[in-house]
Amino acid sequence: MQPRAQMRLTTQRQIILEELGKVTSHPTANEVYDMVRLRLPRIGLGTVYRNLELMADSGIILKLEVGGTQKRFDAIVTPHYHIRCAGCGRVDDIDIAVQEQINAVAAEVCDYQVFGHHIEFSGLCRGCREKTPQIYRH
Amino acid sequence: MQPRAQMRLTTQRQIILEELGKVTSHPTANEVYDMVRLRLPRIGLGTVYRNLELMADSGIILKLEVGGTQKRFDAIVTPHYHIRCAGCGRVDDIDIAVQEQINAVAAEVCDYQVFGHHIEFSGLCRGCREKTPQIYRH
DNA sequence: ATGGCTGTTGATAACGTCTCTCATACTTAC
DNA sequence: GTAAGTATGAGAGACGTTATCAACAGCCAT
Repeated sequence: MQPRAQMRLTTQRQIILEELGKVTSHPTANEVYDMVRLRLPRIGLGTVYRNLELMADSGIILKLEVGGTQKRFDAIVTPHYHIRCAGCGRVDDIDIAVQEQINAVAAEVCDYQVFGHHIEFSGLCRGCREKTPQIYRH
Repeated sequence: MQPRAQMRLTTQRQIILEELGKVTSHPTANEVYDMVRLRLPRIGLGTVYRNLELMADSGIILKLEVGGTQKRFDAIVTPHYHIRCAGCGRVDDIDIAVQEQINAVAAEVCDYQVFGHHIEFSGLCRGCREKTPQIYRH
């Protein structure tokens, strides 16, 4: 995977980027697909996956590999933490200070070249709390 | 999902638990399946998944929903953090102090009932560093 | 010990997410 | 305009996981 000779800004890419930028949620690829399809009804799911992956690789967007079965994407690339609802799976930003220094601490206790870290909180969002009591898997 | 009337300690469950306890890695369901199959060749993959899930629900083991495509399991249930190799996907423990207090900090900045948090570092393990330079996806 | 109840298993099908393949279409450089 | 390179949409396929279901095993009351 060489640094891409040229990456064209196609209509599809532009609209995917625009739609992702519009929302503050952290949509899954399928949710992006649904949003984009309203403006580009003939776009293929593969195109959405392909381009989200490409943009994440080149740093234009952020790919969130949080728990749960699906990857999520974020137009905001500055480091920040997240919380995931154990009930419905939605992901929200947590606006607390990023602790850069713990990378160095971690590097001391393991034989890894440490790139970075991510904190994922888990909890129950308002919507899920208001539902009738249910069992939520942690 | 009622509190289980009774959960039998079957041979299968016992062996899954034993094998998981033997390793310090954080095996995927498939890896557990492979380990268990050496002693119980006729066990089904579904049984392994079913019981890992059940044991995780009842708190006997820990289910790690880290990045990557697969869930991983851990016989050690006391809270601790992890690092995942961006090259090969292996997961190791990071033995640094667990920061209980940040749950409260997080709870202040969002509308969630916060249960807990997990820190996942990412980096490159020794084995992957020693290989010839390659592109590693973050 | 027998029969019935219930939890459990193994085999397999089904599922959701994601990736690959490939013929066609579009861009760009010449 | 033509050739080379890049991107697309459609569909097939891979992968990890979950659901279904008939057969089985453990426990209890009789």
